[in-house]
Amino acid sequence: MPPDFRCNCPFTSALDVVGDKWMLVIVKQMLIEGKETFKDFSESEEAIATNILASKLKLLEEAGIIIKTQRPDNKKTNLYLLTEKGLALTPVLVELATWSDSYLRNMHPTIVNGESMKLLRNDKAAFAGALEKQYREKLATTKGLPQAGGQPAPIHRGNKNRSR
Amino acid sequence: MPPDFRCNCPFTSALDVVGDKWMLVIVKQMLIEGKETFKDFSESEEAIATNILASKLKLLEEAGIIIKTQRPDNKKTNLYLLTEKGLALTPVLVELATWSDSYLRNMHPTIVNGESMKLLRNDKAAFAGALEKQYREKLATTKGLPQAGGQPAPIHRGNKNRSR
DNA sequence: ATAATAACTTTCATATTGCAAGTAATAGTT
DNA sequence: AACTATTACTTGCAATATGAAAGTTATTAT
Repeated sequence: MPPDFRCNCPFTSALDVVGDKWMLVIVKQMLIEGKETFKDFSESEEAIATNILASKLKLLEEAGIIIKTQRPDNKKTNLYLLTEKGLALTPVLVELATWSDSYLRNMHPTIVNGESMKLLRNDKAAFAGALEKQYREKLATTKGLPQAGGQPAPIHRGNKNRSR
Repeated sequence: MPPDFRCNCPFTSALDVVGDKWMLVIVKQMLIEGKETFKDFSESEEAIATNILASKLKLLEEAGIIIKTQRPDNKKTNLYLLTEKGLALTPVLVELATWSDSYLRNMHPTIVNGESMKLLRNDKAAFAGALEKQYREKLATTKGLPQAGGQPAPIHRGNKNRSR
């Protein structure tokens, strides 16, 4: 069932959909770590319980953030893929990581600090754009999908928000 | 007590701190709606229960996102104010609102759609910058505070991430 | 035919959220 | 000074969500 919204605030409404402990973590695993099957998610570092995973995947699908599909030659393994709506969460994730990088290291010194963090620091928009591009390419090579996507990307009328 | 982190992922770690139903809503109320007292928060549209509010304010303070203080002439009313660490969540909020604006209206048609949404669509970075500036000005005129702030703003080495 | 695997579901324990009411310490009013 | 209102909580308890562990079903691999 769809979430019930606390009010008409756009900030709060986004959190009504993805503002919990797991929703954005799963989106991250798909976008950044290339995970796409139930098993992939359940074996992740974050160690989500399988019952929670099942319920969150259902919510993500109901929210139109992911779609559940299969490869034509395999009836056993389900594939979960981001829709445009899901991909559009990339900038949120990028800002969260940026915040962690700048403000969480003192309370959590072992946060990863590799090469990709440098790219992130240097140009957030480019980083987000690269992630989205990479995911779209993956989608393009994932055969036999009912031409994934759901709602198409919106047309932005603004002039300063272009990705590149 | 500090949150325990699920792993070393910067995305997940941010969610370990602010990834729940209320933390970012409270930050939003402070930043956007100018709320600063326990009463302000408890009377908000989102209708947070007072026991939850008390626990979340404590967590936000422990995380260094807000500070609890008072006006020198009033011992009754506590003031909760954003630190630099808290203010640095502005871009996350802005991206969440942008996502709502683009992708949530079909399932939640009454999301507010006023003049400020146009500003947001037109230039997200400017919108975020304006919010931060406005809040800093408010801080400057809030008398008798133990020179709020906590951790100072970090120095960014990147060249594409400047706010203006 | 048998074993292994993927994707769940079920059960039960624990933790979090939420409602409603209650309390303590100011601050304002008469 | 006494009374009232206000602010900031806390407490008790019910409802919901999360989590660990084991079990089930349908494929796929051997």
